[in-house]
Amino acid sequence: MIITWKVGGGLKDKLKEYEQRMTEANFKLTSQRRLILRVLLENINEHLSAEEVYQLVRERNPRVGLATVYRTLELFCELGILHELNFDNNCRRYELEQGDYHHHHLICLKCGKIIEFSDYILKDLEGYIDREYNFDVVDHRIKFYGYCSDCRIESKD
Amino acid sequence: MIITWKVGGGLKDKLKEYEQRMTEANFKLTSQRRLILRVLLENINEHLSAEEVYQLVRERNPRVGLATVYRTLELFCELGILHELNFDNNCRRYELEQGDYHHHHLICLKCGKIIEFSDYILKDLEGYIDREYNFDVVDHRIKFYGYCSDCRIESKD
DNA sequence: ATACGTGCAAACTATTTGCAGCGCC
DNA sequence: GGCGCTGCAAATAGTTTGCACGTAT
Repeated sequence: MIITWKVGGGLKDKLKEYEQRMTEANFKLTSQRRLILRVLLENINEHLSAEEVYQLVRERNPRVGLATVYRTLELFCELGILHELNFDNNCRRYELEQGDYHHHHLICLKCGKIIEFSDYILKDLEGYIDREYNFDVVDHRIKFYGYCSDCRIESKD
Repeated sequence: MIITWKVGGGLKDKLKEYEQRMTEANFKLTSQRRLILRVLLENINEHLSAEEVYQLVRERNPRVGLATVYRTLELFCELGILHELNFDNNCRRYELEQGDYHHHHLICLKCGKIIEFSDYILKDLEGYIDREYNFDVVDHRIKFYGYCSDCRIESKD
């Protein structure tokens, strides 16, 4: 499998934007961090784990260490560039912050497929929680479990 | 701290109900499983981790092994007695199935407090997902992140 | 030049597994 | 009495950390 260094037009802008956020926060722009960011951008529709990011990074530069990947992912989370996802597996997955693109996940109990689901309906609910629980909601995550279109017809075991 | 073996009236019934579910599924009702179930019932409002269950179990019977706790929690999940929760920590937490009592969690970003939040509003959303994504929702989990009543006034750092 | 960042290996934490013996049905 | 269950210890998986060296600013 050959992977080029090409990044589509929109991605290049995003790359710059994220890199700017890093320098503004006084973090150094090392080749490792750029590479990890690039891998995340090129797989923006995936929900990669640390190990998966590591593998993709190593295809480009085998000298990068796993610890660096972990440290960088943690840094990106602190900068708000990345979001940590806790599906029910044993590992954390990550997805890039994508501005206004709010979405949640539909998780198939049979094949494990994860489908993104955009919503705006939940804003009402947040107002209700504020009034009822005096809880200031700043973010939410929803996971729906069930059977996707491929699996719902077959037996659910 | 003294912990008695007393279980409130309603809890005794629940204990029986859960134990019945185990025997019906042809699993043996060992003293370890009863004890773990009892601990879960007595802490029904907590979201205990495996390690916490283990500690509570050992106060009653120090001979129970950690592996047994893990195996039993897994068994209870399979039987539908328990639900596994993935908060953003590094460990899984568990809560007893409580029939119709559907609820989700409000997670305070400052103090980590977890508040339960019951909802019926989301049923509408499930119908929408079925129609729009052809996805058969059988369960859902929502997590709202924000600041609880104690923390929202203070600075959010 | 000098903090900050990195690679490596070792440590750590949560969880799982293999196996000999114990105990519920 | 047999097979499932248990305790122990060792194995595993994911992640974190200490340290000497490297490098972006």
